[in-house]
Amino acid sequence: MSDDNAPKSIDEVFSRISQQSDSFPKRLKQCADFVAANPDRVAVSTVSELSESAGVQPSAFMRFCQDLGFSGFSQMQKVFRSDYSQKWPDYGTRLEKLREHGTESPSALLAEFVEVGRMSLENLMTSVDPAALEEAVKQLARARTIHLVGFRRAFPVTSYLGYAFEKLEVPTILHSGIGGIKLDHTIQPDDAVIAVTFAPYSEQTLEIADIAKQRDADLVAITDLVTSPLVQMGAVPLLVAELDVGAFRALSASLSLAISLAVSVGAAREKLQFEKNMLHDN
Amino acid sequence: MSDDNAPKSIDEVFSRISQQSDSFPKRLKQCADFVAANPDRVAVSTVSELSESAGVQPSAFMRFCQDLGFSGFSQMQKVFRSDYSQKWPDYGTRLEKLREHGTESPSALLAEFVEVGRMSLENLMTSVDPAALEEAVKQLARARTIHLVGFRRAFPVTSYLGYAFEKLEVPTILHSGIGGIKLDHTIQPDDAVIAVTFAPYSEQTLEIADIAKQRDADLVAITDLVTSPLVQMGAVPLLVAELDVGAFRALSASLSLAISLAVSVGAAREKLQFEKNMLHDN
DNA sequence: GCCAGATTAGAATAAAAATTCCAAAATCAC
DNA sequence: GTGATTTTGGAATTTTTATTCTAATCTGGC
Repeated sequence: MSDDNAPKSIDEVFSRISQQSDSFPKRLKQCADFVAANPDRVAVSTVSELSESAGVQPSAFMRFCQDLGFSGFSQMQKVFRSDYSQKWPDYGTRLEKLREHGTESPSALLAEFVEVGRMSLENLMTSVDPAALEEAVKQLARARTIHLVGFRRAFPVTSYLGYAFEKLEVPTILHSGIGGIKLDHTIQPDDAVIAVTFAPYSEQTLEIADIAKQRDADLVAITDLVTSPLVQMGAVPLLVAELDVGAFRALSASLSLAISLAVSVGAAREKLQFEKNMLHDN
Repeated sequence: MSDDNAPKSIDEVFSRISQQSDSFPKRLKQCADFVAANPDRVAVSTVSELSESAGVQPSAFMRFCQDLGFSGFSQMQKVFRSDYSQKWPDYGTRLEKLREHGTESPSALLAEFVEVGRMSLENLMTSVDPAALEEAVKQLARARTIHLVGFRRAFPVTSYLGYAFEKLEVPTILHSGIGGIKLDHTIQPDDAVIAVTFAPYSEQTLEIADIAKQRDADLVAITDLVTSPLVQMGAVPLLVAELDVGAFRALSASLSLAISLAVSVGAAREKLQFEKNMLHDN
């Protein structure tokens, strides 16, 4: 019954999955995806637990195991279990180990950035003022159009915001500076601007922020310090203290703040829309 | 039968063991010692496997579990298993939590994203294979030009890479799709492509990755699962298991991986350049 | 829209594991 | 050394889990 060409390690399982997964029918593909996404759970769960989590019947999971070359689930689980104990010395020790080896290897550098990212995220909860965040959401929710301004290091933040707002169907203009075309003049009194910049502050961003203020548009700032020019202009300040590794600043905290902001604004706008509709109906 | 004063965590189990182990008879002490020495095996083994390794009868192991306050082995194993998988709680409970706390206050949402980001980062250390990372750095270091491909949700990652590589003075082309202009034809055999895409995978990204392979360019993939089409194409896989909050995927881990990759490549290229110069001088 | 083949769901069955039980052995007090 | 008490080993039982089987459903070609 049991093929002797059954995978012998988790890596083999994975490569087999990536080879075959295209030719799998729907349910088996579900199994493949679930196992690929949750390899650790295979070691400590039963067929029915896994199949339920994967949204399939136990028998489907069974076929999945067999299609991979195992005699059944038990054989597959054995492979996952033997790898399991190697994983046990967890993240903490792993990180330490990498630190010892110095900044030589890319993995050590990765560990460094991971650690810094975690610290930045931790900081974020204290550096962002909840009241300011709520005010920002309020302003952005009522804006006709939201303008996103941020260049160079800040551009990933604005482009992520652009993606999120598009998905949320919030009218948004991403000021990308492509082709040297300035979009400044598209800013109107009912609009709001999210300006993202960190020290040393981008001239271009400050200029556009200034124009926004002149036109009586709302201004929300994602920036690093209270001394930021954006704050002085009277922007609603969302402060992110991001840490550096070498010459590079991590962006984890800024991105997390950005996505939270976007989702909150999306929810707030929906609520606003709903209330407006109710008003009309009555 | 089951005491409700059963240990709830592995730590509790250990403290109970150290309290009681003196008063245990010989065989039960053997069990205690074995569990203390091999906590990782408890989660993935059966009673008979453990009892055999500990040099006792299954029934003795059974009594050991009960003397610790558990109803039996199964209950004890559950504690050991959940303690492990708690490190990566499943989406289901996460999402539920979010719904409970609601999108009530933006701060609550922010807290959620921070938490998810921290987890993703933690997991990044185990999901990225150090060998693959090194291989990726090697390929990118020797590339004449590095192409960055990633759209929509992945675009912040590629734009961040673009920024970093520019700062590091690494020749880079960011395939942005602006103006509908395709940059595919700029990919040449000595080049390398960093393709970033997560399920559901972007057609456009896969197309360009495919072209890269056809032209014999190196291909590095930042993606989420081994089942990713990029992996099947033979790309060097850097796997990031990012968690979703609602419909949105955090990007903390991907960004951290990206910046680590960029800095490592920058360093490797400098070293390569230096070695070339030395060769010329001599 | 109908048929052939593939795929699936769910019940039925087989296997394996946990748990209990009890007689045999060991330990201890006297 | 003897009897009472604790501890142990191993088989018997119960429960859980893996696995198989079959009827029903779906899918793709014509």
